Amino acid sequence: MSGSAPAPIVAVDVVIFTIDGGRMQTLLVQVPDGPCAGAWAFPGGIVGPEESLEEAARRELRARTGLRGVYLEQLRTFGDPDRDPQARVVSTAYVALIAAKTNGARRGRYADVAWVPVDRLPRLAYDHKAMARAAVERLRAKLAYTNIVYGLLPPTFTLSELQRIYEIILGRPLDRRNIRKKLLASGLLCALERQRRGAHRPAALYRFAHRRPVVVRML
Amino acid sequence: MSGSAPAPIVAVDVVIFTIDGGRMQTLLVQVPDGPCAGAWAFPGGIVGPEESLEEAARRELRARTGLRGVYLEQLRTFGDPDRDPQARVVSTAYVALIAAKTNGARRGRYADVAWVPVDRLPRLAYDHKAMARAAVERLRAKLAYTNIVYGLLPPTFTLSELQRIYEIILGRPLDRRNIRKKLLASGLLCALERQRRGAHRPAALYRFAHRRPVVVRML
DNA sequence: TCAAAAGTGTTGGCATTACACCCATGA
DNA sequence: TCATGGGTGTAATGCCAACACTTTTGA
Repeated sequence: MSGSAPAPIVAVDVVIFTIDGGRMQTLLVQVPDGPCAGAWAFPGGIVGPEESLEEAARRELRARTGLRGVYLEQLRTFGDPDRDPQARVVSTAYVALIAAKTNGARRGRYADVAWVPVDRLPRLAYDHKAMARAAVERLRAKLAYTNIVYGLLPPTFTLSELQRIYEIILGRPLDRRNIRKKLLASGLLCALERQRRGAHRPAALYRFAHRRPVVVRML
Repeated sequence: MSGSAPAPIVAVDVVIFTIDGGRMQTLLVQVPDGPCAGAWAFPGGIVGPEESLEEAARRELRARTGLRGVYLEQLRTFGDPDRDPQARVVSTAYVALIAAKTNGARRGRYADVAWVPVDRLPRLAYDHKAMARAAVERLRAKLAYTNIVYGLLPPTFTLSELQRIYEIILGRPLDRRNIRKKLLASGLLCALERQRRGAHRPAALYRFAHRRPVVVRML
């Protein structure tokens, strides 16, 4: 059992997505030490002895954003022996979705923290480039057959805002009338009394009937 | 970093599916020792210091079945602190698909090894019940939008055999004409010259154009 | 000749797409 | 009043599901 080779370190990394400024953004941190010091990476940390993987991911998420009760799902586990030059680290990646403006990126133990558009990612440490690809793919795919967009939206929103989020993530325009029909027919939305007043005609506000993941054909 | 708590053990488990006797079957082993000794579980093992997770899963698969070059994909990682009563074990589960009759279940370090229909699973050790559920769900879902059935079929097969596999896994009958149209139109199959002669009218034999995972709408 | 599986096309319904005009508001 | 985004219905198309009879073989 306990041979001479050191036991692998078990860690989690969290790819946190938000939509802001018309773009998909992720939270990156600067690796504080080791051979990769200064490089950008997704925030992560070692899993505590009494903690589940998801708990560790939520802890890290909370440390970076101050948020709890956020949508979080396991992506996959990266465990190649040489993925971290410093030690054998097996890391389970999670994807988290948060609404724009709810976040104030917190440095904590990191030198710096930044929201970066996913189409402008810098060179990333470890195998985090592959992690980023996998996370974006997963998000795109799951938008089509689940209601997880709710994670990216504030409690109330207009149909146009919802449509815009789909368009940003999928990278293509959607027909307003068609998507409204589908969304309203899905039964997942509740119309509110209130309206959002902006520079132009006010828009009806909606909320999600439940903020829990459901598999439903959305697109 | 290295506190007093022992580092978690990093392991893999493999859920091996095959279709035989008109049923989905999985390979189970009897846990050799520890508090769960005698209970059934999916075969698994500790990840070696120089091994990737997938390599460890392939090694285990080969040790149990003698097979290599098999379809294998990561399912997810199970890491609850109390999932194994004996030690903290973080285990990444894999799903493997093999063709019937290509396997001779090998005991190795286990007391016993058996192919068991997935709808007749005994009580399983650890959190392997959840693992089984997740594996079956994944397989069902992925059949619809990828060509991974090839993993369950021998090199050549008839369209009826292919249809039968879909029916067994999905648990519902499929229309012969409709599925033939889709399969032949998909361009994934090559018709062979040979025919399979059985008790009745001979059937045309086919093979897959490539035995690599491709995302294609199949159902 | 009979039983059992292989093989083959057409049709109707449903879902998806494409598309254009009027409305309400703030500036 | 004008610019901007909000709100709405219909028609054409393509996709999918339902459906029955003939063929070939071994027994």
